[in-house]
Amino acid sequence: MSATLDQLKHRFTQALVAAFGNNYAEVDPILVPASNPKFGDYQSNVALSLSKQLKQPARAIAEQITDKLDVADICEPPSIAGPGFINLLLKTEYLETQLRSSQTDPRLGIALAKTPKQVVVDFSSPNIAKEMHVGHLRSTIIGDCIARILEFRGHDVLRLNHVGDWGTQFGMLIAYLREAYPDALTTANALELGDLVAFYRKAKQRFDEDETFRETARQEVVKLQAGVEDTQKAWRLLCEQSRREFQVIYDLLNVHLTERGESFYNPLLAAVVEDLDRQGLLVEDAGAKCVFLEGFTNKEGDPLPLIVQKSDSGYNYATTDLAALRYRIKQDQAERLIYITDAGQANHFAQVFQVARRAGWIPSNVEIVHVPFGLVLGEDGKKLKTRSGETVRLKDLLDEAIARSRADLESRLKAEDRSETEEFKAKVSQAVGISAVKYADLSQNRTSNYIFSYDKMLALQGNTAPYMLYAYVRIQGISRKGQIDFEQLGSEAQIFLHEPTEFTLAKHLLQLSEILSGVEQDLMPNRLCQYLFELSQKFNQFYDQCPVLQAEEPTRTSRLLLCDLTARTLQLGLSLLGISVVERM
RNA sequence: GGGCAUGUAGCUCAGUGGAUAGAGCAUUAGAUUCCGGUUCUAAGGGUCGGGGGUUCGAAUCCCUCCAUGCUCGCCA
Repeated sequence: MSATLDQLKHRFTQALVAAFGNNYAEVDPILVPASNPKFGDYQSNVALSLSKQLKQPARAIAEQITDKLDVADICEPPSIAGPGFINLLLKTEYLETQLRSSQTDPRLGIALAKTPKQVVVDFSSPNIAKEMHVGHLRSTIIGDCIARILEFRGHDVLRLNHVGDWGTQFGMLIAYLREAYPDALTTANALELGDLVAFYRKAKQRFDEDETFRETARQEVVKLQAGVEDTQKAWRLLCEQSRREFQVIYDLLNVHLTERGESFYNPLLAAVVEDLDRQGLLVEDAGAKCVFLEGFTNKEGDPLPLIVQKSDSGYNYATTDLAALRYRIKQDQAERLIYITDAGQANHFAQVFQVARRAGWIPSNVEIVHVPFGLVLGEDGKKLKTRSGETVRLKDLLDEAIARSRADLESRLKAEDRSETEEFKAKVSQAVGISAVKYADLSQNRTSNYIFSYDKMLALQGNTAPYMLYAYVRIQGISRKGQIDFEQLGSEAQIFLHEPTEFTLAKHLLQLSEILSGVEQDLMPNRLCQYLFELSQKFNQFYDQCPVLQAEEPTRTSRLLLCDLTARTLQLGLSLLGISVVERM
């Protein structure tokens, strides 16, 4: 259906040229979906914008355009409305043909990108030896969704987990590991550290209270960076333990990532500093090696530095990010680099990107973009915390969603006097609980903070995952009840549109393609959520108004085709959000 | 103090130059011999934070002020 919009734009361009000459070949026809269904399906606002330039009333311009406009195969005759809008209504036969061709296509008519790109999506990125907490939720969910959409469009996506597996805190952790688990380095068995957070806390405590320990920790950092085997082994143990814990959550969320931690770039850091020096960008200030930034100032109004080598000669995260950026462009051949982190890091990325740009490391064909998102707030409007005021562990948060979803399911089963197997209950409550969390996050404009509420996200009515899952389940209910195999409806079966709710549903079904190319560009998953919610609503309206199984042929088959296309569109759309459907719930 | 973001219905939020600003929740009033009513229909509810400006046209772009949040040289 983006084909439709593209076609119509092309026709408008031809009409503009025919009416006003070749100078108008590059004028944007300003063709957009109609602002109100009563105006039709699409509208062009180009006549209003040309009014001044052509020194003619907009309506007169609109008439000259429609005189030359040839869209008879797609639309009813265009009409001119108001001050000069050109309104287009799609022909019924055109809609019917388009629907049928989507319905027979496994990709539902969604084209692959014309020029597939090499894309890196950097997301999730927890820190080794710390637990994943609510702060990692959004990056993981949004990143996975964006990666899925780009993959579906045919791009080659590298999903990178830039884990925090390097840095000064490891000195402290390794020193404490030696102290508390002296056997760990000599026995072959996997180490059971237990609660890594408690481990981290104890290590920090030792570090804070004991000068000797601090010195040992510093030595361990040096040994780690120098590649001393014994220390490296301790480091690997810590990483493996963390990895196992992360994996539990990734499995639960069904998110796949390629781990490439900060340590990976360690051998490349020195070259970053050297190259910056060679290009004359490097300045030494108070013992630290910096690049002074344009457009960033401190309280006195002096330029702010980006420090790439500390006064103790260590490197920091800016250096790592610069090295990673170079590696992703040069070695990974990335043409689009996407960083999914909280909005608080906007400055940092703007600074790193500026330095990379000034160093000439970003070729003109490479797009590099920070995709920021806001905080997760509690229902009190403040940063989400547990009752005791601690950060919420991601595992706990997800388990709670599943538990609540299960309680809800069981009370419904009881009320309806249904009985289901334990397997069914476990599967459905997990699917619904996780979907609810993901959808609640993705459905909001990511740039703002959002308020986390189990009650709202798990509600069966409203803009929630359960509402959409239910719409899908209803369609499967039709298939079960009528013993219909949607795949066996026959190749010569046709769709006929008659009822208003059929038209509304049909037109919406054909808009997925436009939505997806929008999200591919602006990386705003909430637009896809909005689309799917409206689809569910429009299906429910159709379902309310139009009997399916009891309809006469050929209407019955036509409606079954609409149901099938709706179900598959929901399934596809939800899968791009990282949400799987259930057949019953 | 500087930078960035946010401010739209009672609440949670869509809407990044077009026609009368839209949803959901909540509230109120309706609909069901029928495919899962976990649904559908309708109503009330708005100085789009305030004020200027640009434009044929502004919630949207610019300026300014106010409020909130995040952030500001050796953590990531």
